[in-house]
Amino acid sequence: MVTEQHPSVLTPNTQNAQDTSPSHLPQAGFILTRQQIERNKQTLLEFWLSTATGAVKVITPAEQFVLFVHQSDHTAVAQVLSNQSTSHRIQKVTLKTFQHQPASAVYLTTKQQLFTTRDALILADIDFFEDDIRLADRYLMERFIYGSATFVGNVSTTTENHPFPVLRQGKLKPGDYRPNFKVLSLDIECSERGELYSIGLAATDYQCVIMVGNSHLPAHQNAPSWLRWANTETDLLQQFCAALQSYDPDIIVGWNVVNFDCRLLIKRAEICRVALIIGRNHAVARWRSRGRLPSRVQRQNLDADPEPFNEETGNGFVNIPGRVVIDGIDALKSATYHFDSFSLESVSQSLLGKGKKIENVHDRMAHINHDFRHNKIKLAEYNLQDCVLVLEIFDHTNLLDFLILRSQLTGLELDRVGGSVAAFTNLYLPKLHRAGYIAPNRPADGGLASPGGYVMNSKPGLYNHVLVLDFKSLYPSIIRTFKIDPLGLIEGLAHPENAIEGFKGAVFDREKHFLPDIITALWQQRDQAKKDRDAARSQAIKILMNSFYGVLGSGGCRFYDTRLASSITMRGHHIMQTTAAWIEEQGYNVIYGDTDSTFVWLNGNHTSESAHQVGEDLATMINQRWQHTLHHDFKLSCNLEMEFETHFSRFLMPTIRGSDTGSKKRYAGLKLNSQGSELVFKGLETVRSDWTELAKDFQQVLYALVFEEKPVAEYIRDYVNSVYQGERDQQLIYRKRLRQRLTHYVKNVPPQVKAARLADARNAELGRPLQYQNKGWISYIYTTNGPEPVEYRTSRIDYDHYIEKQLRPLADAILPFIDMRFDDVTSKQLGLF
DNA sequence: TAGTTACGAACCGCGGC
DNA sequence: CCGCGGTTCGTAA
Repeated sequence: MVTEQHPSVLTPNTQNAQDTSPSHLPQAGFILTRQQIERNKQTLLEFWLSTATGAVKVITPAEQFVLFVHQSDHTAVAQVLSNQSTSHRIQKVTLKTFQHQPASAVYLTTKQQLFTTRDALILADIDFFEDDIRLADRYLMERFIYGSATFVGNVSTTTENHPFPVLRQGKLKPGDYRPNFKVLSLDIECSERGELYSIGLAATDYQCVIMVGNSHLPAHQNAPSWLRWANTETDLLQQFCAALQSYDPDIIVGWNVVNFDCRLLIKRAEICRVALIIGRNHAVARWRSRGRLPSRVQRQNLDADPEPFNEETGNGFVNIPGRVVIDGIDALKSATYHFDSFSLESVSQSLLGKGKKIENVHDRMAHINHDFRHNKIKLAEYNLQDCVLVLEIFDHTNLLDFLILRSQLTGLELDRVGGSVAAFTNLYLPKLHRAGYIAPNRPADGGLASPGGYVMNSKPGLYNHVLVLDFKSLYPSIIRTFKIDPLGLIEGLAHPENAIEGFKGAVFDREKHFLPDIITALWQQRDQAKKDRDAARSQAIKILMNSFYGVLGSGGCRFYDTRLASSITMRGHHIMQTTAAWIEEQGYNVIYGDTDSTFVWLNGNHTSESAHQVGEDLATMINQRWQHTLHHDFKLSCNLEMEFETHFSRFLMPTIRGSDTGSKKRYAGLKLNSQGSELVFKGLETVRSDWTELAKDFQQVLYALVFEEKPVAEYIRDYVNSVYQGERDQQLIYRKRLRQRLTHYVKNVPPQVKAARLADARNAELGRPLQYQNKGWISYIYTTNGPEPVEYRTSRIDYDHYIEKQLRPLADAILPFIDMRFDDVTSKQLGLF
């Protein structure tokens, strides 16, 4: 770890916050929103924080944008700047680039000036660095503030419209405050043209639906107390603002709430000429569409046409000062949840075991329209139920705790989607500055490629007793052990004597680095979190640790270097191959391995206990041997840790279809557990969302029978028969994503596209909105006329297709291992049809 | 308001026969 | 009809 401290050129006031004679003692809070505002040609930062005594706005004094240039360009840059009217400054600093060139800092006062300067520097062909760090992010990261903060400032008086304290000349410092947020769930109902019908709001202690319509209900219908009526859409929007301000949430949650509900509310407010004042201190909600992607050449999708901005579906951001809008779908994805479908119905079914039945979009819209005209109470209940479901999903999954912890670990905003690169930058850049370096720029061309994980050739077969041994968090442990680090590479190359060898010419300094220590600290925190049974915290840490390799392997990260990424993955290759050789020295067969796992065939009779013992012994042997080897060969202490993970009493490693070569990334096994036994499928059709239920059911039962050495012929024959008898018509649906716009499929036309084009042609005939033009999901069935959409099928089901394409290949993947073939079992039977 | 590479299967559409 | 290259999707890690 580098301990040398440089006077920071970025945070001149960090050390002496007490000089400001604040009217307050420091308070603790959690940062909700951050914004940069311009006043009198100066740029200030506005932070809204949630505190134990309510929300507070803190406004900093004027902050300066900073970027860096080579000191050798000092005069040329001064020349460029001299044309500018706004105040600016260039100053030599004690920092240097990764090429060991001394740097100067350029300080600018407005966003416009930053843009102008950037353009002028590009025109003058002058290199510059760190110009793309946003001002608020810079402010927070250079002070090591991550989510929680303490703050001081001069408090101003509040008014009726501005009930929240505003602290000017404010200063923030790191804190550890644990927020207790007020959460409100939002959901709207509208017509197909977007006219609002109703707005639902729900919290643990609050429920409300506001609906357009009058309160003259038939005598037999009693409106529930939480239902309020609005005369017009304008009235609805105004009542909504009042209700939201009155409940005053810190967090607004919903399902696709940013890109649907908020976006539509803002649009309808414009049309109705209502100021959508739902921010704190009378602030208006605003929508920002996603900026155009930089013109940088993309390494993948070189010919992918740029996505045209679509007013209807274009993604963007919502800005409500003082409140955070969190989409349940994005939040679940951040926490690595995965569902075949992220519709509210299907997620609440899987997580909570309840929810509405799933309808197609036309039926759903028809029901909403019908209920709005004829059964408003039912629509209101439906509206409220969705709000409540979202709250229950957040509650059930501890999503908010996870997001808070992520924010405290990385400094990312609560509602941030993705952000691995930003998280890494937040953690790394301030330390780098204090070690005397500025960050390099991203490679202009995306950088050189790096190899990925090592996937061993597999030995196909049907086995008894296969053990799986895994390296725990292999890539983080390689980074830790071999000191892989951006600064470490620069220092190692500068002083290669006694440095640690990497790959592709990399050498790493033994002392000067950050990442290995960051990982060590996170690893310890995770162990503690596990001890405390804090699943949210443990998960947040695991995701962060695992993101570091991805970031270093991404041309989108300023610290990307193929020598860093390759020194991780190629070390992994070496470790995997050496480990496999050591296991084989013990007389066992290694039949497969992928990236960090090794599959060992015990080749003999075993009980569950004896197999476990072998697994534990092998793991211990491997761990000891790596410790010894790394100490001996590299003088390094070893953080690699192999773990005995699974004992499969039965295991199938299939071949590639139509070949004798063993497959990779596809296998199945029978694992014993306390309840009995459990079938595990990896990569095979059972775990693929684009295979039919018919195929998955068939595969699971067939594998279970084979593993238990039970007869299979009758099962297969009966299954085939039941298909022809039409007993499984509900299981014949293919579901696949359309990842491109429908017009994009030109080189060939795959089945899912055929079905989608048929469906939208039919939609056009019926005057319905087109469903499949701009990405999405399609469900289709194979008929005697090819694939047809489920909702508009006109032809007969092609049962032969399902036997040949969904059942036969699955059967023939496993039957040869018990000397059988699909044809032998079914041929007599097929003659009947 | 940029995490990665490796892999397999089905299918299309073409050219050869 | 068959083999082959290219496209597309979904998955393992």
